[in-house]
Amino acid sequence: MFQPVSDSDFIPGEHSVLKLWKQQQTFQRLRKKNAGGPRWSFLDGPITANNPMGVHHAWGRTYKDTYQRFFAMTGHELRYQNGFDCQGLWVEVEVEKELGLGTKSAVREFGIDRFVNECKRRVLRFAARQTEQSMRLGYWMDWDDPDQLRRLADTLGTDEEITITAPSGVRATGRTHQLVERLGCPEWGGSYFTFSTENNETIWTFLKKCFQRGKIYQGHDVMPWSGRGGSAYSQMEIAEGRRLTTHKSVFVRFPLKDANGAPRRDESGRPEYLLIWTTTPWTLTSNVGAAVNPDLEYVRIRALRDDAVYYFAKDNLNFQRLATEFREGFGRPEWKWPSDVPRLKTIAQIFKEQGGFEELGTVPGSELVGWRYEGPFDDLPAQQMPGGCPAEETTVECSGAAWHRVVDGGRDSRGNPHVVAGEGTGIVHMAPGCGDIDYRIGTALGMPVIAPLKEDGTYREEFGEFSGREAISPETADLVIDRLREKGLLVAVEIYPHVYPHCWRTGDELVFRLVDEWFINMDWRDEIKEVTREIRWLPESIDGKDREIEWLTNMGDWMISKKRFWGLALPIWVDEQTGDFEVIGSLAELKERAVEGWEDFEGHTPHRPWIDRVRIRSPRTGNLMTRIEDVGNPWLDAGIVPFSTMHYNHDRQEWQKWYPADLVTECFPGQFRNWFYSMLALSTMMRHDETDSAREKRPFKTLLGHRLVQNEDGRPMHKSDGTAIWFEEAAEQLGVDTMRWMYLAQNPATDLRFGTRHPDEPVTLQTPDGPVQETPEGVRTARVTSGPADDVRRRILIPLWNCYRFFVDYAVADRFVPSEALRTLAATGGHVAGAETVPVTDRPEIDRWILSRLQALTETARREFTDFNVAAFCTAAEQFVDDLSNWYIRRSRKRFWRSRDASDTDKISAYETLYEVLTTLSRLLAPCIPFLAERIYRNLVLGRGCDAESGDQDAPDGLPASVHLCDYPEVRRDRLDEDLNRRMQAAQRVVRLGHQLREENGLRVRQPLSELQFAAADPQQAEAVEQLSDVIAEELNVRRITRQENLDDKVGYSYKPNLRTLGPRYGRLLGHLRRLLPELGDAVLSPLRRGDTVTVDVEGHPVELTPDDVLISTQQAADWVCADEAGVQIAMNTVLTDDLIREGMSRDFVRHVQQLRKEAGLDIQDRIEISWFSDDNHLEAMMDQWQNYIREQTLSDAVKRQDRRPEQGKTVRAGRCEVTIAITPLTSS
RNA sequence: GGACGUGUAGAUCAGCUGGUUAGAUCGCAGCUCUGAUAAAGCUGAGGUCGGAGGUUCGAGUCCUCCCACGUCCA
Repeated sequence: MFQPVSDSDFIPGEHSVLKLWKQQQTFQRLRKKNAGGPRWSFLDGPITANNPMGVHHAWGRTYKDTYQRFFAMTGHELRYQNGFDCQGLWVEVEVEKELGLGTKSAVREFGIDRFVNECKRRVLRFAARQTEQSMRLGYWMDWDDPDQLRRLADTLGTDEEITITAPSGVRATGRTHQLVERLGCPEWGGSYFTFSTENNETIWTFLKKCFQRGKIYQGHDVMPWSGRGGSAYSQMEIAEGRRLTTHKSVFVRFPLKDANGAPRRDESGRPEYLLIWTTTPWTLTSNVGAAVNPDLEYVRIRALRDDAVYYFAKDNLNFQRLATEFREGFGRPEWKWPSDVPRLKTIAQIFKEQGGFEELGTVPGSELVGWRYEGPFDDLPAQQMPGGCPAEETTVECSGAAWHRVVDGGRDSRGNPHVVAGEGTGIVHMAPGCGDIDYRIGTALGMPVIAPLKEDGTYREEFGEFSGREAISPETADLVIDRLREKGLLVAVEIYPHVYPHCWRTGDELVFRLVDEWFINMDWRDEIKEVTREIRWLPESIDGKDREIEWLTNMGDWMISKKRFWGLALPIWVDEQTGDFEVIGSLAELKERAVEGWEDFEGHTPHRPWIDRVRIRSPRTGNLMTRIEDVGNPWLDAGIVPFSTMHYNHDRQEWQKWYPADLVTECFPGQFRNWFYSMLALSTMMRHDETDSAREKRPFKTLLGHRLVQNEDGRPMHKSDGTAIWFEEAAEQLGVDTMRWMYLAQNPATDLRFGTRHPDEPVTLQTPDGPVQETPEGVRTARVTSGPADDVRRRILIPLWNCYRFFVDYAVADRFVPSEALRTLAATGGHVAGAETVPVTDRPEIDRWILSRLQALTETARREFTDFNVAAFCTAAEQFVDDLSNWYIRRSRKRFWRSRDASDTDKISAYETLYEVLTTLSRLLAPCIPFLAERIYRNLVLGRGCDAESGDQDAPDGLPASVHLCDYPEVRRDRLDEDLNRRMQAAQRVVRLGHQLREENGLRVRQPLSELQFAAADPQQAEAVEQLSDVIAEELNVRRITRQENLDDKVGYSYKPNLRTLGPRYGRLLGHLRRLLPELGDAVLSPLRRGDTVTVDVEGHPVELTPDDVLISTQQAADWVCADEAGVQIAMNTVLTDDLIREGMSRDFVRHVQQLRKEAGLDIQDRIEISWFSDDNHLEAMMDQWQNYIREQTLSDAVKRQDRRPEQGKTVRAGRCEVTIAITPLTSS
């Protein structure tokens, strides 16, 4: 009944299984089978639908699939909803690249509506692509048809009406954008898309709740900004764009003023100046203050050239600026000092070159504080505006020009002063509108803020001749320098190299710019912490809960706005007159409130630009209110999914059935402040008015994190240098079952060293859809190698396959056909009457042992799966397969060989045992390696392969057509025999010890030995060894095994103190005890072996020794070799009689003949004739005695002695004798 | 700069509340075994346990300082 089994062909096998599943609708059948069962709620973290998947995405997806499959096999109803993350800057960046749009104004010219549609298109296309890749992984989800997603992408933005069939089978017709916004809705099924109206609207619900609690506010901040990109940048984005560059830095003097506003002069009537230094001359236009460190000493010098007096930090006078960098560069190999930049001068040098100077004395910095000065550009309108520029309603009424004074720079949060001596002059020019620290200090000290730049990075109109100029342009710096020179304020200009942030997209220098952003006040963080504590964070070793709590403790308010185009439309409407704002909680509310633009918006998704047209009226002032242009932070999109995807807003009962999720699993680095955080924050707020219980607020019960996928050297894989492995490259070269096992067996707390991509070695991939030489994105497919993958195949997949193949080979040859009852048992695991021909209790011990081990494995599987620790199950499964292959089958092999027609119970017992083990194993492993498990199951239980023809037929006898439609194995307590497991372990231990002894004493295993004696302190151990003595005797090739009370006549004993027990009692006598005990030896200490106590004298102190206090080991006596482990001692007799030697020779002889048979390519049942030649009469004697044995073992009809050395013969050694052997196959006519 | 973590064989990692000769796996060398197996078994080489102090009869383990690396925060 079984299909013959050939080579494993893992990868083509996977392709067949995929086709089979599709054809048989296996997944749909599974869902139907489990409908109405207990629920298991999994929540998928959305994958960014912006690029194809790499192998790093497959780790988490393997967990997701594996746990879902386990819970499906245990009868649970699941949601199976995959998620795509759709909105945000990352998509915009790629679309801008595709369209060649470099700036925000270019996007506006292109049309925001067209641009947004392009973003949606890109998302749909990559969602289709990732869907296909996920299916190849064997990931069972409620997938949308990828071709249909692509069709939606193609027709988006047209007015064409199209019809789609949703995964649920529902058909829908409409214009594409109206269909797209409903993807993933409950009637349709399929993946959720965060750009769906449901998702966006549920975020509105959240923001409304925040607003009602007064947590939404508009704030300002000075942020790194890219003029061309038109966007503020996060710290992470800045870190990526750091580069070594040069700027024209300037030394400038600020004239000091006296109390009356007149130029301040010293006692000799000389004008006095602050000496200032900056690398960003454009910011001088916006100077408001000058900061000093009150604890520093400041020097006064007189320049001889113009008799002017300067103040700056004393330490800076002769400070060698950037001396280290000049020698060693800027911290990276590629950041060397630029060759065209001269070494920097000291300030003293600069003044010397300009005619010399003299030192007049010093003053403490504290004395400078409060002095007033004249700014370099006080003539600009911006400097004249009361309260700063642009006009804002602030408490400050003073203008920049009027404010100029020296301030205390203060200290940062850890107590270090902001102003230090060194690089500059110890007096820092402060422009609160141009720097983040300046802003913080400035606002704290009540400075007006002068913010010079518009969104595009050019000066505003209040900046006179600078208006419209780009801040980062070198011409701007030159203009500033020219004007300073004309005003007599310029002291020196130099080229200054330093590492400066650049835009990671455009490469432009970043500037700091004052921006309006929208924030959520996170002062309710303690509520989130409470929720966090109610969640189980795995793996425990990484202390995820503590990390999350730490982040929650330190995080600032949440900036939720971004000045971009594609994303959540923040539902904030602002009163154009008063600046009041309001948050709208739903589209229905908006419709009700709309006074303008609803008609334009209706029928579109709530995205820019359409939503921007809708205006409402302020109930308080009656003024029109307009939506802010900002889009939302994409982590809002992902954080709302515990609500939006479970129909919180539309079917609260349904939502309650699935909330909270039982499991969430993602790659954890970074997510503590991203997805995990956003889910926790959003859920806490969403639930705050519904429950007081932190437990009821939690969005998920358990979080399983895992680390990163790296290359084989432990380095990150990069797309840019060709080391990132595309999913299909790995899938079609390593095999998906292999990859899955790699992921599942890996400790989630450590990085996975996956493999190596060789970008220079192109390969053609054999995919299910035919050969492929490049990815759909046009990347040439390259060879991937992986030691870990080879390891997985070697460790489990190949041994498993070989066990399976061994069984089928013999079962086919032997015409073993499992009864229907036995097959039912194999598929269901339940008790089926009459299933077994040989009752398990009547089977040999080794059969009962492997069945018992199988129960232990099942127990482990169920325990570890429900504990989300699949790696522990993988380890146990590998151990089991090893036991199966290298102990059970190896030990039982001969039982399968016995003559064809004999129907002895022992053989049937072996077949039935191995059959049950393999079929159960296929069900146990099905969640992990779904393809291989399916192939084994289908053949063993249904007698079907997985190719197309087999797929046509439904399963016979009502048995499940797929292993994935079976129930997960239950532990059969009646077969679990812990005692037997331990006994076999003891036997295995004795065998190992025996092998060790043979190795150590040069006694090859083929040489039989006369006797092995053993003794064990524990009678149970001794019994175990005794019961399995047949097995042991055969494994170790000894004729007789005898149990002894002790081995005193064969072995000597040595004694050592047990420091663990004696240490606490005798402390410093220990050193003496260690020397004394071996010396005392058996003569004094032998009572300990009988369990008695011995008292000895150590340095005059009586020391009482119990058996626990002493460790006893064995030493060997003549003619016997001994070893011991874990309380069992064995001794093997090494005396070789002629009889034993001859037997050993016969074994050697057989072995050599077998090798010749193998080399000749003979089949197992082919018969032969043996010719041999030897001039050694020992050999002749052996041949006389053992001829029958040799003939039997080697299937020889004749064994002929030759007088001369046969021509074709092979000369080998049998024992000490030389013999030449030749074999001739006999034709079986 | 702070917090946390890591540092043990060529590689990857165990090593629990301090205890005897510091282990496992892979790799390497040798031997053994083998008619399902691409295996398996045994033995061996390979370690100043990041460094320096300290506590203790005894430190890979506990304490202090230092060094290197990583992550997060500033």
